[in-house]
Amino acid sequence: MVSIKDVAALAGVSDRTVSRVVNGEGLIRPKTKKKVQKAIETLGYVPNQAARLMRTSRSSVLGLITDVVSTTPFSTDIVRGIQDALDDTPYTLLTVNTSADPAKEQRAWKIFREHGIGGVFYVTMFHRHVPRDTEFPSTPTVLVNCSAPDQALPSIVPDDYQGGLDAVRHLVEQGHRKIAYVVLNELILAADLRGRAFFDGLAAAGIEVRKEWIVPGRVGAIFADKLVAFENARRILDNPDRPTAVVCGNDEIALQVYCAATDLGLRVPDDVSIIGFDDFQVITTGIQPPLTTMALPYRDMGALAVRMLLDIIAGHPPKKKHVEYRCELVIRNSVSPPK
Amino acid sequence: MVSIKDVAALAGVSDRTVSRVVNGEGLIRPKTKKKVQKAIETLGYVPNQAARLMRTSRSSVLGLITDVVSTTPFSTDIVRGIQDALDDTPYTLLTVNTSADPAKEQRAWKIFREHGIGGVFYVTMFHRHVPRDTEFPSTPTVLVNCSAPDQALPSIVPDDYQGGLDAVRHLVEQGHRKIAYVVLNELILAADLRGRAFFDGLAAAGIEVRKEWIVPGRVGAIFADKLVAFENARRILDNPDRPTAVVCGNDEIALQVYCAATDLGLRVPDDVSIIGFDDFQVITTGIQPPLTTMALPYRDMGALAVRMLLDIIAGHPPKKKHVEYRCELVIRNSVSPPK
DNA sequence: CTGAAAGCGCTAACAC
DNA sequence: GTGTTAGCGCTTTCAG
Repeated sequence: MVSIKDVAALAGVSDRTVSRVVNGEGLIRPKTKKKVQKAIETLGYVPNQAARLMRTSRSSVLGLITDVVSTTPFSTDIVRGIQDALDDTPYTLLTVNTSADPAKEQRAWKIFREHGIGGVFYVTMFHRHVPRDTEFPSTPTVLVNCSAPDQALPSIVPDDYQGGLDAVRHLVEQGHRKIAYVVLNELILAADLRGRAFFDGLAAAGIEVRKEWIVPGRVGAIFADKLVAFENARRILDNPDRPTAVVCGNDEIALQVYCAATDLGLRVPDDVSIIGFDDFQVITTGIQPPLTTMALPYRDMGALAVRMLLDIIAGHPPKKKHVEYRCELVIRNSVSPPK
Repeated sequence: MVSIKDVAALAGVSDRTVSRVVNGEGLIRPKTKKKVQKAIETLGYVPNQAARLMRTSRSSVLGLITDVVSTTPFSTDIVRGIQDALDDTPYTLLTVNTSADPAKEQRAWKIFREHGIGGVFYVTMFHRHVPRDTEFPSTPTVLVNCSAPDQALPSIVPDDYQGGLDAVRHLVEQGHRKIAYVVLNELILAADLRGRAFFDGLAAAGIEVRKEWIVPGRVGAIFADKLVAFENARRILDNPDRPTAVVCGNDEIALQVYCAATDLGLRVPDDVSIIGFDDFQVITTGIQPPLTTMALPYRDMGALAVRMLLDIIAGHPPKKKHVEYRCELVIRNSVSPPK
């Protein structure tokens, strides 16, 4: 390994001076600087982060804890947002997947301590509350897509309620009054928020809720649940008195509702309008007609998480500890006025 | 930071002894060991990896370079395979995304050198050859989903040819002789391999190729290409003399072919059989009927990559430098004999 | 503006 | 079985 000393020897200066050049510290005569830079180049020197960390105990590495997010297709955009934002910084990511297993999560935190990590992004696949008994070490941490009890830790989540409300409003504005809802796994916080928005949205429009048109799209324990949207949607739609529009818990469910409609010979959006949630592109731009959906602001959430964490590390805790990020409607072709 | 010395002081032994206990080295009297372990516990000591690395220059961190794989939904299972296999080892992953940008790739390698990383997984989203001029440092490296010129580096790829062949065979066995092919972006190696298999598979069955039934599903530069499978598939299928089965370049394309079929009022699989490629679950188990597809062995490839890299680091270079991993057909309900 | 000395936490090498 | 000494590459502190 070529060290700062080798560079110093070649440049004919002391090692301290090389260190100054590398870190852009203090005032250095341009000539000296050039000499050093040349030596660095010819030797192919790169600083040793381990040594630097040992001396300064300021790490250039941040930790990324995910339950399953980075190995699951849905919320990868959060990670992408974090990664992209980190590109403009000197930080790198040490990533650990826990599969939502508390033991692995413990290990993750231990690994982070061993590496003297500067801060941690704690990202979950589903918008949810973190269990009360979860222990967070004192390392600067930002929660993404989840929040801590009493908001003890800074957190960034999507505004699922607003998103749900705007989705319903969009349908109402198009003239729909017969609206069904195929629900996300009800154990998920997002389902709760979007569900309340659905009821409130209908109420605000003076539309009565048809209970038989509210059906589950996914049932069972989280991470082990089953898609049942197809059968349930098919049952609702296979009836002369059927909804003219369906709100879907997410795009995956929307795909099944879409299949149920076409299976019955119904056309989207002429016979049924469908609106999704997430803007999971493989589905939304993959099916025909492309799906109108409520986009989750994952990339922006990731980018904000980076800004927040770096601020905290720099000693500037955010004024707003809990941020709810707005969801934007993406209008494509799966919604039209009812006939 | 609590160090080995603090532990030593509390346990009333020398720091070297603590080190031995921590690393399970040499013979130590059970009593001493217990004392040390207790001190470790009460102080909450964790070893400082930076210090360890400095001393031994053996890192507990491996690097993961991806083009877009970990921020894109398709090949995340490779990363999942790697992560899961790493769970049983003392290694952690430092991840860098390059967006297939050579400048970022350079930076990634520099970062890895700075951290004295032990080895690198170089993972690409599409099965492809790495450009001739790509520079790989001397760090132990395993390529996954891609291969180097002259196989200069160990690599693990899926056997797309075998997969393509088996897909066609499956259709032929079901009695199909009128088979169309909606092609993956032809710039991708996988498209080439699967395409050759398609031709060879038909030839082996004595079926003549209908050129007009071979159409692109994606066109344009990689990472900026456009899905055109829907229109193209629709054109082929909207004809009394139409194929009874369609081989799809991947599952995304299969989804579009499926939409094209239902758009024309055709039923899958009664009127058209569809076979996909990848086993991208959101699609394959999301649509109705669930999609028969050729699964890409991503998780296994990831797991094998871990074994290979650890072997190389341990000084046991693999006998087989280039591994082609078998693709397995996953039979669901989108294929049936032609009417 | 530049250099010298010290020490971060750990383990290799050697002693006892 | 256990302890001592030294040094990995860097930056902090202090001197010049």
